[in-house]
Amino acid sequence: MQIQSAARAQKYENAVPSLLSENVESEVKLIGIARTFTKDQEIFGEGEAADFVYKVVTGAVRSFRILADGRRQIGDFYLPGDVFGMELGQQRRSAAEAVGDAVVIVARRATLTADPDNADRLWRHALRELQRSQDHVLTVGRRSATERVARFLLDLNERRGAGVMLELPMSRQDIADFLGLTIETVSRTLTQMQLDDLIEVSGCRHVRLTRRAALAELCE
Amino acid sequence: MQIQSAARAQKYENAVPSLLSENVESEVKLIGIARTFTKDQEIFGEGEAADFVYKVVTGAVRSFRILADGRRQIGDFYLPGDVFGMELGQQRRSAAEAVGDAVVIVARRATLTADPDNADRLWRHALRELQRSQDHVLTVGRRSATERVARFLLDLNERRGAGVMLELPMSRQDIADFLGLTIETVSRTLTQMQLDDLIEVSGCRHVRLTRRAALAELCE
DNA sequence: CGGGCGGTTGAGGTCAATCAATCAGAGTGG
DNA sequence: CCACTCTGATTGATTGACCTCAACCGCCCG
Repeated sequence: MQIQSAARAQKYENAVPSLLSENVESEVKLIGIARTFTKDQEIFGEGEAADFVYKVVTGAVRSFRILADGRRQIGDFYLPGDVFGMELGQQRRSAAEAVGDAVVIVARRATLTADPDNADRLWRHALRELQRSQDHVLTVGRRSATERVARFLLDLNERRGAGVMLELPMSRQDIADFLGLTIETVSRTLTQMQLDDLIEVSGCRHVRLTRRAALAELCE
Repeated sequence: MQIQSAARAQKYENAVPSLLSENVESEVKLIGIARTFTKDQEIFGEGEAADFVYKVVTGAVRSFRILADGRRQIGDFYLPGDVFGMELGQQRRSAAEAVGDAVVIVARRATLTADPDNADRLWRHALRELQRSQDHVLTVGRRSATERVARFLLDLNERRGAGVMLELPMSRQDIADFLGLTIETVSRTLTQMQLDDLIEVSGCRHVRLTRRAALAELCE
C-alpha cells in the first residue's frame, strides 16, 4: 500500500458526517490522514495486510472480488460518510478502488480498536454492513433485472439524501458487476424505465427519479 | 416468540463448542436456556423484537426472507456451534426456522452485550457472518449453477469437519433457496455431478464427495 | 397396497447473456 | 474549428442457461 506517501496530507477529524444522521450515535469517529485517490486507483488489494480502516470524504469507493476467469462481483459502493475496510482477519478478503477521484480518511485499525468507545461503533458499523450484504444476497439471488436496477437506484437515492435528481458516480459496468448482471442488461433496463416514464436519463451519469413510488413498487 | 415456554429446559454453558476450533478465542460463550424446536418450527419471525441471541447445539437452522410474491432467499444455514440472531436494530430483519428437529441455546441479548468480553466476541462473530454473506453475494451474483452447488457441498463439508461423507440436513428446496436456484436445477446439477463421478448420492440426504479436489476445481 | 410427500426427469419457454454493430461524448492533435 | 480516436453506452440479433410446467418415480408410513 502507498499509505506512507500520504504524509503530506492534512489531518481531519470526522470531516464529513454521514448524510444518514439518524444514526449519529453509531457514527464512527475516524481520526486519521486524508488521502486522495484518482479514478480506478487501488486503495487496497485482496490478500494484503488489513492494517487500516477508511472513511469516504468525497467521491465513491467500490469493494470487489474477482474470480480467476475475470468475473467480478462488487460487494458494495461506499459514499461520503461511509466507513469501509474493517476485517475480521489480518488479510484483505476483497479489494477496494476509487470509483472516480475520491478523498478518503485513513486510520490505523489498531488505534481504533484500542479505544473501547470506538470499538463499539465499529462493531455497530459491521452489523450495518452485514445488513446491507444480506439485503444484497436477496436482491441478487431472487430478484429480476428490473427489480435489481430499481432497487439500486432507490438505494443510491436514499443514501445521497437528495431529491429526485441522482448522480451516478459509477459506470454501467460497475452497476452490472454490483447487481450480478451484464452491462447490456443494465443499459436495456434503464432505457425501458425511461420508456415507461419511471426515470429520465441525461448523459448516462444523471438520472431523475420522476416516479419514485412506481419505481418502489417494482421491487416491493 | 415462545421463549417463555422453555422455562422447563435445563441450563447449558457453551454445551457444544464450534467444530472450527481454530477460532477458539472468538468463540461466543452463551449462557442460556436450551430449547428444542421441531422440524420447520419458527424460532423467530421477521419484524419481531430481537431480544435474544441463539446458538445451535444440535440440528440446523435456516435464516431467510420472503418477498411478497413468495420468493424466498435463505441467508445462511446455522450448524452446531454457530451463533445466530444478532441484530443491529430492535427488530428482526429476517426469520429463522429449524431445518429439522434442533436444540438451540437461547440467551438474552442485553445480558450478552453487558459483558464487554462477550460483546467483543459477538463483534467478531458479526464480522464472520459478514464474511460469509459477502462470499455468498459473489456466489449468487457471479457463479453458475454447477459452481454454486459445488461450493455449497464443499462449504458444508468443511463446516461439519468430517471426511468425504456428508449428511444434508436440509431439503432440495432449502438448497435452491439458499443458492438462488430452483429445486429442479439443484436436482439436475447433483445428478450430473453423479454422472461425472464427482459425488455419490444415497437417499437424497447423504452425499459422498468422492473427488473433492475435482469438485473444488469447479468453483476455483 | 395405496396415498402422499419430496425428489427426479423431461419438454418447452423465457429472461438475461453473448456476440456484434453502432452511437455518443470526451479528449487530442492538426 | 474540425477530423480522428478512444472509451463507454446503447441497440440489435441470437444463443443459452436456467426456469416453468408437468409427469413420473421412489421412499416412507399408515
